[in-house]
Amino acid sequence: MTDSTVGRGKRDRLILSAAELFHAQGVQKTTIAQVAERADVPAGNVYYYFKTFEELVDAVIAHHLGLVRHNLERLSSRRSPKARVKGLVELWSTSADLVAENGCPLGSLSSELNKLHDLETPHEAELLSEVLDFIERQLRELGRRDARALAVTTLSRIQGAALLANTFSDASIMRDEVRRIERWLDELA
Amino acid sequence: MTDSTVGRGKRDRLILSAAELFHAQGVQKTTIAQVAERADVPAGNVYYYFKTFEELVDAVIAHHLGLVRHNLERLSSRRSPKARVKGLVELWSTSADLVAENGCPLGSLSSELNKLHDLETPHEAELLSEVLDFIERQLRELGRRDARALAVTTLSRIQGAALLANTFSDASIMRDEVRRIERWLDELA
DNA sequence: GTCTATATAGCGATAGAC
DNA sequence: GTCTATCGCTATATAGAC
Repeated sequence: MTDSTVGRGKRDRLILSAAELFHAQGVQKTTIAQVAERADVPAGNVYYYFKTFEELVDAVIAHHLGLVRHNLERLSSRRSPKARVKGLVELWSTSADLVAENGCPLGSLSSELNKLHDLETPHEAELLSEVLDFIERQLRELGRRDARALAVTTLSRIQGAALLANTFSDASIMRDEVRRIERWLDELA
Repeated sequence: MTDSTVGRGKRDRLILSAAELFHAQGVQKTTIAQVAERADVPAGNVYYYFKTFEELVDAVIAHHLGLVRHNLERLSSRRSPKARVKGLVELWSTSADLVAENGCPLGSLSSELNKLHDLETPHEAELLSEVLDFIERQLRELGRRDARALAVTTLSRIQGAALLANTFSDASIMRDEVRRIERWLDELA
């Protein structure tokens, strides 16, 4: 059992362990046995909490969605729309080392799940959707008519930089791109 | 056997089939049997050409690297650096439908392989590295001192937009972002 | 060189004792 | 509610006939 999984219910420990393993080594490489071991739960017992492996994946997505919404709500207390977007993108620079090692938790999960099921609009799309809509709202509040386009560009830069930082194992790629986005925001009308 | 795999040596057919399957459903979901069937080669026979599955993956990476280099060389005949970068990014808008369906072939492959092995600088990193260096050279030729930073931003926008287009199954996200990059290039000093 | 048959191992999932 | 034992399947990889 890892430090991050002590003192919770078994179900929560399983979800947290799965989320960590999915981020570190991918969904497909992760087995029920690994999740159970990390959560200090007997292997067969996992099926009491999750009928199938897919149900566990869904629970991890819901877990991430909760984190995302919590972060966005915290940011909403900031005074200006610019400060809210800055606070958002800074989440990726403060976790740049982790991003360089394992990719963006949202982006790499979406990328992998996109290939797993053939759904038109999969459940995990909401993760990036929430973030994208948040950025759009802030830019619209700034009076930008092209808020959606600018939001797409901004999130693309974040997600693309995360991919490059991960591929080249170089956290400074992530940090530098965030800095450039913030400079661009400063100069925005 | 698919149309794209007729009239080649078996080894080449296997590599091409594997590349298509990796793009469509990911590396991990793809089995030797699937690759063999698509290439019209008996399943067990694959091991005559590739001792392990990993060796097949390496061959697919080398195949993509060949395609990338071929594309970049073709672009080099264009007169101006701006035209060369434009021609490059247009590769993603002309294949926007495929990108929306399966992601960027380079990006999604890198993303997945980043999680599979723990290598510091993996073989597949060269795919994005070649593209990044190409963009940087063009921007430097334009006299930009910040050519590397601008190249990272440009490739990030491409790769991030590909992820969003794939996640939301919306090819216009990819096409629109390419258009915005081209407009940005036009306004560049 | 080509192909079939199969060894071996690890997976998700289940049955049922406690 | 909790846990063990195990089923059934599918994967990579190999051995060896042709």
